[in-house]
Amino acid sequence: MRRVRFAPSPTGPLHIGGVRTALFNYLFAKKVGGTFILRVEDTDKKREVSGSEQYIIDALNWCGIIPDEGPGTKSSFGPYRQSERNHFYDKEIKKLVTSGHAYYAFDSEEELASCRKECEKRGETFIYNYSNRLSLKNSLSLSEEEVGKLLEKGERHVVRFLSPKNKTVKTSDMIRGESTIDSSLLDDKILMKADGTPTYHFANVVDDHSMKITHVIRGEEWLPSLALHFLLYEAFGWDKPSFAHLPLILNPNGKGKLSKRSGKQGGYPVFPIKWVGEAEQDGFRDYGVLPGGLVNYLATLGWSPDEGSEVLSLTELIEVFQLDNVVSAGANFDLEKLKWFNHKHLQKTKNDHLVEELQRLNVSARKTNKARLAEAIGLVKERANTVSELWSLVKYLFFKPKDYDEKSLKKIKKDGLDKICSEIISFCRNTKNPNKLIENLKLWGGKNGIGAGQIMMTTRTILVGGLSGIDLQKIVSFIGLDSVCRRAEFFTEKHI
RNA sequence: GGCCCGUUCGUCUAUCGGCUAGGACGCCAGGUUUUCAUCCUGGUAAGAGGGGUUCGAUUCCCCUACGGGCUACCA
Repeated sequence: MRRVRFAPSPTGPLHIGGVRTALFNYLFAKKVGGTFILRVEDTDKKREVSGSEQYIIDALNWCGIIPDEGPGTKSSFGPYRQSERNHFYDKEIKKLVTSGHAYYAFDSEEELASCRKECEKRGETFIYNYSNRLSLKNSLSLSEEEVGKLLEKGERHVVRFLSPKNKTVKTSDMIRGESTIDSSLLDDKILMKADGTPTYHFANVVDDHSMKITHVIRGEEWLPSLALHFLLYEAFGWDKPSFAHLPLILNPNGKGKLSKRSGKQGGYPVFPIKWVGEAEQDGFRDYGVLPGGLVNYLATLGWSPDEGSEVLSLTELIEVFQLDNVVSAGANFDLEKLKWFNHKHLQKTKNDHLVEELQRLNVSARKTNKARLAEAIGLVKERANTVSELWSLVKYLFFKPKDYDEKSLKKIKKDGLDKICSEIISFCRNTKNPNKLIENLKLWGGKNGIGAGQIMMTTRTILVGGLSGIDLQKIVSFIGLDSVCRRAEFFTEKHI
């Protein structure tokens, strides 16, 4: 049985790169009825931002990427927060020290910083490994007695991995294939920090093993440490899971990882939902994007279906997703394509649901009647890419135009304008059937030498405020004759 | 700087040695709509450069260039 995990760090809102990693894990697991696990990697309490864990859960929930196991679920694999798993790490690190794969190091951070500085001066990079570990302060360079004393004294220390020298590490990745790395290039990574908490590398391997993770699907940024992780599994004598390193989502210009900053410049969010923290951040939901649209778009970043349409629901994605089809190059984020996907998903979304979302997003929309709004949305939705756009598309069906588009005013002829207005008003006052207004207006125009085009453009400008929008008769039928009349009167006051 | 990964239309991608290099977004044009949009049809546009290997390379190998990632007692 496949078991995969998404393991974010609660250091702030989850960004869409993380969402995509979660998504690919989820799709890969669900395709064969496997288990998708959420594990919170909160080993660095200094960097933790409160509210992050809840945000991650809420964001995944909104996307429909629901973990089978995670914080809160009871199972023999838990707990699912690394900060609650210290007993595992304590136990496992002892094994590694005993077997000689890890050792105690007493160098202070200041000492190491100065080593780094010195190396930098010489144009070198400081690497804590075979080349210098015997000249540093650790259980390899010190006598057993000294080490014992220091440990007893409670001297601050870390536990480092003993990276082998001149060993060719063969790594393998489901997306990138095989690769070899010379272990001499590796450093003796810290496994346990001085505060007794594990680093990512150690906690990750221990947890993946104890949670029986079969496939590690994570971002490409972990590729450089894959060799270390392989070595760790080997040091423990554990079977390795399969690894897949996903390409990154890049800024639209391809320069760098997709960032909050570029989002700001391009006017789009990089988070799924709103982050209510110190610095509030809007999410794609606030931008008017539907979860189906976002998820669908994210899925096509680095992956494409074998055949058929690429417009797919989450359930359809599960069916056709194949991890081996994932590409290895980074993908530039493209707002336009996301909007297109969202447009497609918006068409399939029920009007009632769109009403809920629109009223959530737009204050004015909250003032409208739900049933009427749903009906109006049904009339305009095919024109919308986002939920937020829906309001400007539907607005004139509820409120008369405040002002009129200049270009449109210029385009409609002044000749006979007053006549058209008064005809509309009189028609509204003398008849009860709104469904005939446009037809009658055209007939009247024919008799009075006013072209149909002129009638339509003028009426549209009066009702909508410009030369755009849905079918005129539909507008009239929706807003009713009283409303038409008032709008014609208002227009007359302002422009005649 | 060192190490790792990558490089097909502007963008996302297909091609697993035979190519007139396919699709999607965008863009452009036409049609539908007496508006605008949707929708439909068509068009535009690509294999970073240089060496090999091969009868034949976008596809395999090497070099260069460019881009990205990592280089913390962060993840």
